[in-house]
Amino acid sequence: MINTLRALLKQKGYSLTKPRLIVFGVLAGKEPQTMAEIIGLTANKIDRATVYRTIELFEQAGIAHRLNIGFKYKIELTEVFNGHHHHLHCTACGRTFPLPANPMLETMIDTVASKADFAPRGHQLEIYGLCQNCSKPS
Amino acid sequence: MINTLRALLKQKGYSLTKPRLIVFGVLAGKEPQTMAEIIGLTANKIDRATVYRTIELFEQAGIAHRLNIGFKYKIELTEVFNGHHHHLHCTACGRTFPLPANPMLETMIDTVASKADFAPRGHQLEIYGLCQNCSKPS
DNA sequence: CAGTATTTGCAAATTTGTCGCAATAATCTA
DNA sequence: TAGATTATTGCGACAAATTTGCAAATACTG
Ligand SMILES: [Mn+2]
Ligand SMILES: [Mn+2]
Ligand SMILES: [Zn+2]
Ligand SMILES: [Zn+2]
Repeated sequence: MINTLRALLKQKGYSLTKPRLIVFGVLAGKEPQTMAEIIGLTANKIDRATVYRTIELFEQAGIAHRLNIGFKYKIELTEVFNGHHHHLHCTACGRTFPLPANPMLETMIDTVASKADFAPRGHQLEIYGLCQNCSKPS
Repeated sequence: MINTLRALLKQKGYSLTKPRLIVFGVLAGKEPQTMAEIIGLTANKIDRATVYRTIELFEQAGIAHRLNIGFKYKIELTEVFNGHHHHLHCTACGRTFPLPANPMLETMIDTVASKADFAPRGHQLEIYGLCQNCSKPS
Protein backbone atom coordinates (compact mmCIF):
# COMPACT_ATOMS: atom_id res chain seq x y z
CA MET A 1 0.00 0.00 0.00
CA ILE A 2 2.65 2.52 1.00
CA ASN A 3 4.76 1.15 -1.82
CA THR A 4 2.02 1.85 -4.31
CA LEU A 5 1.69 5.33 -2.87
CA ARG A 6 5.42 5.91 -3.19
CA ALA A 7 5.40 4.59 -6.76
CA LEU A 8 2.51 6.79 -7.86
CA LEU A 9 4.19 9.82 -6.36
CA LYS A 10 7.55 9.05 -7.90
CA GLN A 11 5.94 8.57 -11.29
CA LYS A 12 5.10 12.25 -11.20
CA GLY A 13 8.30 13.38 -9.53
CA TYR A 14 6.63 14.12 -6.20
CA SER A 15 8.23 13.23 -2.91
CA LEU A 16 6.82 11.20 -0.09
CA THR A 17 6.51 13.62 2.79
CA LYS A 18 5.17 13.37 6.29
CA PRO A 19 2.02 15.42 5.60
CA ARG A 20 1.27 13.30 2.55
CA LEU A 21 1.58 10.14 4.59
CA ILE A 22 -0.75 11.55 7.21
CA VAL A 23 -3.41 12.48 4.67
CA PHE A 24 -3.05 9.10 3.04
CA GLY A 25 -3.52 7.50 6.44
CA VAL A 26 -6.74 9.42 6.99
CA LEU A 27 -8.13 8.15 3.70
CA ALA A 28 -6.92 4.55 3.74
CA GLY A 29 -9.58 1.99 4.51
CA LYS A 30 -12.20 4.56 5.49
CA GLU A 31 -15.41 5.91 4.06
CA PRO A 32 -14.95 8.83 1.69
CA GLN A 33 -14.30 11.98 3.69
CA THR A 34 -15.25 15.60 3.21
CA MET A 35 -12.53 18.23 3.11
CA ALA A 36 -13.77 19.52 6.44
CA GLU A 37 -13.33 16.07 7.93
CA ILE A 38 -9.85 15.61 6.57
CA ILE A 39 -8.87 19.07 7.73
CA GLY A 40 -10.36 18.40 11.14
CA LEU A 41 -8.67 15.04 11.58
CA THR A 42 -5.28 16.50 10.75
CA ALA A 43 -5.71 19.93 12.28
CA ASN A 44 -3.02 19.58 14.90
CA LYS A 45 -0.52 18.17 12.43
CA ILE A 46 -1.02 19.80 9.06
CA ASP A 47 -2.02 23.23 7.89
CA ARG A 48 -5.26 23.65 5.96
CA ALA A 49 -3.45 24.94 2.91
CA THR A 50 -1.29 21.85 2.85
CA VAL A 51 -4.32 19.59 2.99
CA TYR A 52 -5.80 21.31 -0.04
CA ARG A 53 -2.49 21.12 -1.87
CA THR A 54 -2.08 17.48 -0.97
CA ILE A 55 -5.50 16.46 -2.16
CA GLU A 56 -4.99 18.26 -5.44
CA LEU A 57 -1.66 16.54 -5.87
CA PHE A 58 -3.18 13.16 -4.99
CA GLU A 59 -5.75 13.69 -7.69
CA GLN A 60 -3.10 14.48 -10.26
CA ALA A 61 -1.10 11.43 -9.29
CA GLY A 62 -4.12 9.13 -9.42
CA ILE A 63 -3.94 8.47 -5.69
CA ALA A 64 -7.27 9.94 -4.66
CA HIS A 65 -10.28 11.40 -6.40
CA ARG A 66 -13.34 13.33 -5.48
CA LEU A 67 -16.89 12.08 -5.40
CA ASN A 68 -19.50 14.74 -5.90
CA ILE A 69 -22.28 13.92 -3.53
CA GLY A 70 -25.17 16.30 -3.43
CA PHE A 71 -23.98 19.39 -1.61
CA LYS A 72 -20.55 18.35 -0.44
CA TYR A 73 -17.88 16.43 -2.22
CA LYS A 74 -15.91 13.70 -0.58
CA ILE A 75 -12.46 12.33 -1.17
CA GLU A 76 -11.48 8.69 -1.40
CA LEU A 77 -8.51 6.71 -2.62
CA THR A 78 -8.69 5.63 -6.26
CA GLU A 79 -9.47 2.13 -7.48
CA VAL A 80 -5.76 1.37 -7.48
CA PHE A 81 -6.17 1.04 -3.73
CA ASN A 82 -9.86 0.31 -3.30
CA GLY A 83 -10.83 -1.54 -6.46
CA HIS A 84 -13.57 -0.23 -8.72
CA HIS A 85 -16.86 0.25 -6.95
CA HIS A 86 -19.88 2.48 -6.82
CA HIS A 87 -21.57 4.24 -3.91
CA LEU A 88 -24.73 4.15 -1.94
CA HIS A 89 -25.51 7.45 -0.22
CA CYS A 90 -28.03 7.42 2.57
CA THR A 91 -30.09 10.59 2.39
CA ALA A 92 -31.14 10.15 6.01
CA CYS A 93 -27.88 9.68 7.87
CA GLY A 94 -25.48 10.99 5.25
CA ARG A 95 -23.21 7.99 5.23
CA THR A 96 -21.62 6.64 2.08
CA PHE A 97 -21.32 2.90 1.50
CA PRO A 98 -19.24 1.15 -1.14
CA LEU A 99 -21.05 -1.04 -3.62
CA PRO A 100 -18.70 -3.58 -5.21
CA ALA A 101 -18.82 -3.39 -8.98
CA ASN A 102 -21.03 -5.95 -10.65
CA PRO A 103 -19.44 -7.17 -13.92
CA MET A 104 -22.77 -7.33 -15.69
CA LEU A 105 -23.60 -3.78 -14.69
CA GLU A 106 -20.18 -2.58 -15.77
CA THR A 107 -20.61 -4.17 -19.16
CA MET A 108 -24.03 -2.71 -19.62
CA ILE A 109 -22.82 0.77 -18.81
CA ASP A 110 -20.09 0.51 -21.43
CA THR A 111 -22.51 -0.92 -23.95
CA VAL A 112 -25.06 1.82 -23.47
CA ALA A 113 -22.36 4.45 -23.92
CA SER A 114 -20.96 2.77 -27.03
CA LYS A 115 -24.39 2.59 -28.61
CA ALA A 116 -24.55 6.36 -28.24
CA ASP A 117 -21.35 6.63 -30.29
CA PHE A 118 -19.31 7.43 -27.23
CA ALA A 119 -16.02 5.76 -26.30
CA PRO A 120 -16.29 5.14 -22.56
CA ARG A 121 -13.13 5.30 -20.47
CA GLY A 122 -14.63 5.35 -17.01
CA HIS A 123 -17.71 6.25 -15.04
CA GLN A 124 -19.12 7.11 -11.69
CA LEU A 125 -22.40 5.82 -10.33
CA GLU A 126 -23.88 7.30 -7.17
CA ILE A 127 -27.05 5.78 -5.79
CA TYR A 128 -29.18 7.73 -3.32
CA GLY A 129 -31.67 6.24 -0.92
CA LEU A 130 -31.95 4.77 2.56
CA CYS A 131 -29.41 2.51 4.19
CA GLN A 132 -30.46 -0.61 6.02
CA ASN A 133 -30.39 1.18 9.31
CA CYS A 134 -32.36 4.24 8.27
CA SER A 135 -35.11 2.28 6.50
CA LYS A 136 -35.94 0.25 9.59
CA PRO A 137 -39.41 0.88 10.99
CA SER A 138 -39.17 3.18 13.97
CA MET B 1 -44.44 23.34 -17.38
CA ILE B 2 -45.29 26.33 -15.21
CA ASN B 3 -48.22 24.37 -13.91
CA THR B 4 -45.95 21.56 -12.82
CA LEU B 5 -43.71 24.09 -11.16
CA ARG B 6 -46.64 25.63 -9.35
CA ALA B 7 -47.87 22.21 -8.26
CA LEU B 8 -44.51 21.12 -6.91
CA LEU B 9 -44.18 24.33 -4.96
CA LYS B 10 -47.67 24.17 -3.55
CA GLN B 11 -47.10 20.58 -2.48
CA LYS B 12 -44.54 21.91 -0.05
CA GLY B 13 -46.43 25.04 0.86
CA TYR B 14 -44.09 27.35 -1.05
CA SER B 15 -45.38 30.23 -3.09
CA LEU B 16 -44.70 31.00 -6.70
CA THR B 17 -42.77 34.24 -6.64
CA LYS B 18 -41.18 36.35 -9.30
CA PRO B 19 -37.60 35.41 -8.39
CA ARG B 20 -38.51 31.73 -8.47
CA LEU B 21 -40.01 32.10 -11.91
CA ILE B 22 -36.90 33.86 -13.13
CA VAL B 23 -34.58 31.14 -11.82
CA PHE B 24 -36.82 28.50 -13.31
CA GLY B 25 -36.65 30.29 -16.64
CA VAL B 26 -32.87 30.25 -16.56
CA LEU B 27 -32.85 26.49 -16.04
CA ALA B 28 -35.67 25.45 -18.36
CA GLY B 29 -34.57 23.81 -21.57
CA LYS B 30 -30.91 24.62 -21.08
CA GLU B 31 -27.74 22.75 -20.28
CA PRO B 32 -26.98 22.36 -16.58
CA GLN B 33 -25.68 25.63 -15.17
CA THR B 34 -23.19 26.48 -12.47
CA MET B 35 -24.21 28.66 -9.56
CA ALA B 36 -21.99 31.39 -10.92
CA GLU B 37 -23.81 31.22 -14.24
CA ILE B 38 -27.24 31.37 -12.67
CA ILE B 39 -26.19 34.25 -10.45
CA GLY B 40 -24.68 36.04 -13.42
CA LEU B 41 -27.71 35.58 -15.63
CA THR B 42 -30.02 36.98 -12.98
CA ALA B 43 -27.70 39.55 -11.45
CA ASN B 44 -29.74 42.59 -12.36
CA LYS B 45 -32.98 41.03 -11.19
CA ILE B 46 -32.31 38.87 -8.16
CA ASP B 47 -29.95 39.05 -5.23
CA ARG B 48 -27.28 36.37 -4.86
CA ALA B 49 -28.68 35.25 -1.53
CA THR B 50 -32.07 34.72 -3.11
CA VAL B 51 -30.57 32.57 -5.84
CA TYR B 52 -28.96 30.31 -3.26
CA ARG B 53 -32.17 30.12 -1.27
CA THR B 54 -34.18 29.41 -4.41
CA ILE B 55 -31.94 26.60 -5.58
CA GLU B 56 -32.03 24.97 -2.18
CA LEU B 57 -35.80 25.25 -2.13
CA PHE B 58 -36.02 23.86 -5.66
CA GLU B 59 -34.01 20.88 -4.52
CA GLN B 60 -36.29 20.27 -1.59
CA ALA B 61 -39.35 20.52 -3.77
CA GLY B 62 -37.92 18.18 -6.40
CA ILE B 63 -37.79 20.93 -9.01
CA ALA B 64 -34.04 21.01 -9.59
CA HIS B 65 -31.03 19.03 -8.48
CA ARG B 66 -27.27 19.25 -8.41
CA LEU B 67 -25.33 17.48 -11.07
CA ASN B 68 -21.79 16.37 -10.55
CA ILE B 69 -19.53 17.36 -13.37
CA GLY B 70 -15.88 17.18 -12.51
CA PHE B 71 -14.96 19.77 -9.95
CA LYS B 72 -17.83 22.20 -10.12
CA TYR B 73 -21.43 21.26 -9.65
CA LYS B 74 -24.16 22.33 -11.98
CA ILE B 75 -27.89 22.69 -11.55
CA GLU B 76 -30.50 21.24 -13.84
CA LEU B 77 -34.22 20.67 -13.63
CA THR B 78 -35.25 17.28 -12.33
CA GLU B 79 -36.55 14.42 -14.41
CA VAL B 80 -40.08 15.68 -13.82
CA PHE B 81 -39.19 18.30 -16.42
CA ASN B 82 -36.34 16.74 -18.36
CA GLY B 83 -37.01 13.02 -18.13
CA HIS B 84 -34.53 10.71 -16.48
CA HIS B 85 -31.20 10.57 -18.23
CA HIS B 86 -27.51 10.15 -17.60
CA HIS B 87 -24.54 12.08 -18.91
CA LEU B 88 -21.61 11.49 -21.20
CA HIS B 89 -18.67 13.80 -20.49
CA CYS B 90 -16.05 14.07 -23.20
CA THR B 91 -12.66 14.42 -21.55
CA ALA B 92 -11.21 15.88 -24.74
CA CYS B 93 -13.59 18.67 -25.67
CA GLY B 94 -15.35 19.05 -22.32
CA ARG B 95 -18.86 18.80 -23.67
CA THR B 96 -21.66 17.07 -21.78
CA PHE B 97 -24.16 14.96 -23.68
CA PRO B 98 -27.43 13.61 -22.30
CA LEU B 99 -27.83 9.85 -22.47
CA PRO B 100 -31.47 8.74 -22.42
CA ALA B 101 -32.08 6.21 -19.68
CA ASN B 102 -32.12 2.58 -20.75
CA PRO B 103 -34.85 0.65 -18.87
CA MET B 104 -32.71 -2.47 -18.51
CA LEU B 105 -29.86 -0.47 -17.04
CA GLU B 106 -32.20 1.35 -14.67
CA THR B 107 -33.58 -1.93 -13.42
CA MET B 108 -30.16 -3.40 -12.92
CA ILE B 109 -29.01 -0.41 -10.90
CA ASP B 110 -31.98 -0.70 -8.57
CA THR B 111 -31.50 -4.43 -8.27
CA VAL B 112 -27.85 -4.16 -7.41
CA ALA B 113 -28.62 -1.61 -4.72
CA SER B 114 -31.45 -3.66 -3.25
CA LYS B 115 -29.24 -6.71 -3.04
CA ALA B 116 -26.91 -4.65 -0.88
CA ASP B 117 -29.78 -4.02 1.54
CA PHE B 118 -30.20 -0.50 0.36
CA ALA B 119 -33.50 1.14 -0.59
CA PRO B 120 -32.71 3.06 -3.78
CA ARG B 121 -34.60 6.28 -4.42
CA GLY B 122 -32.54 7.66 -7.26
CA HIS B 123 -29.12 7.67 -8.80
CA GLN B 124 -26.74 9.54 -10.97
CA LEU B 125 -24.49 8.02 -13.61
CA GLU B 126 -21.72 10.03 -15.21
CA ILE B 127 -19.72 8.41 -17.98
CA TYR B 128 -16.36 9.83 -18.99
CA GLY B 129 -14.68 9.17 -22.32
CA LEU B 130 -14.46 10.48 -25.87
CA CYS B 131 -17.34 11.80 -27.91
CA GLN B 132 -17.85 10.79 -31.51
CA ASN B 133 -16.08 13.85 -32.74
CA CYS B 134 -13.05 13.58 -30.50
CA SER B 135 -12.47 9.89 -31.12
CA LYS B 136 -12.20 10.34 -34.87
CA PRO B 137 -8.75 9.54 -36.29
CA SER B 138 -6.84 12.75 -36.88
C1' DC C 1 -58.91 44.52 -0.79
C1' DA C 2 -57.14 43.88 3.93
C1' DG C 3 -54.82 40.71 6.96
C1' DT C 4 -51.35 37.33 7.60
C1' DA C 5 -47.59 34.53 6.45
C1' DT C 6 -43.84 34.09 3.41
C1' DT C 7 -40.14 35.84 0.85
C1' DT C 8 -36.79 39.26 -0.62
C1' DG C 9 -32.83 42.52 -0.60
C1' DC C 10 -29.25 44.21 1.76
C1' DA C 11 -25.20 44.20 4.45
C1' DA C 12 -22.48 41.72 7.43
C1' DA C 13 -20.58 37.38 8.86
C1' DT C 14 -18.83 32.93 8.07
C1' DT C 15 -16.89 29.35 5.56
C1' DT C 16 -14.13 27.61 1.99
C1' DG C 17 -10.33 27.71 -0.93
C1' DT C 18 -5.95 30.19 -2.75
C1' DC C 19 -1.35 32.53 -2.79
C1' DG C 20 3.39 34.44 -1.87
C1' DC C 21 7.25 33.70 0.56
C1' DA C 22 10.69 32.53 4.10
C1' DA C 23 11.73 28.45 6.80
C1' DT C 24 12.00 23.41 6.64
C1' DA C 25 12.30 18.85 5.03
C1' DA C 26 13.20 15.41 1.36
C1' DT C 27 16.25 13.70 -2.25
C1' DC C 28 20.38 12.96 -4.53
C1' DT C 29 25.20 12.36 -5.04
C1' DA C 30 29.59 11.70 -3.57
C1' DT D 1 26.32 10.13 6.05
C1' DA D 2 27.13 15.18 4.90
C1' DG D 3 26.22 18.87 1.93
C1' DA D 4 24.19 20.76 -2.08
C1' DT D 5 19.92 21.06 -4.49
C1' DT D 6 14.93 21.14 -4.89
C1' DA D 7 10.55 20.40 -3.42
C1' DT D 8 7.36 21.20 0.22
C1' DT D 9 5.41 23.29 4.34
C1' DG D 10 3.38 26.71 7.52
C1' DC D 11 1.82 31.01 8.05
C1' DG D 12 -0.79 34.99 7.29
C1' DA D 13 -3.10 37.54 4.27
C1' DC D 14 -6.38 37.19 0.43
C1' DA D 15 -10.19 36.11 -2.38
C1' DA D 16 -14.28 33.61 -3.44
C1' DA D 17 -18.33 31.22 -2.15
C1' DT D 18 -22.14 30.63 0.75
C1' DT D 19 -25.04 31.83 4.88
C1' DT D 20 -27.62 34.71 8.06
C1' DG D 21 -30.56 38.35 10.58
C1' DC D 22 -33.78 41.56 9.92
C1' DA D 23 -36.80 45.22 8.09
C1' DA D 24 -39.33 46.06 3.92
C1' DA D 25 -41.82 44.07 0.06
C1' DT D 26 -44.62 40.55 -1.93
C1' DA D 27 -47.77 36.56 -2.37
C1' DC D 28 -51.70 34.02 -0.61
C1' DT D 29 -56.25 33.55 1.68
C1' DG D 30 -60.78 34.66 2.11
MN1 LIG E 1 -15.80 4.41 -2.42
MN1 LIG F 1 -28.87 16.50 -17.94
ZN1 LIG G 1 -28.60 5.84 6.74
ZN1 LIG H 1 -15.46 15.56 -27.35
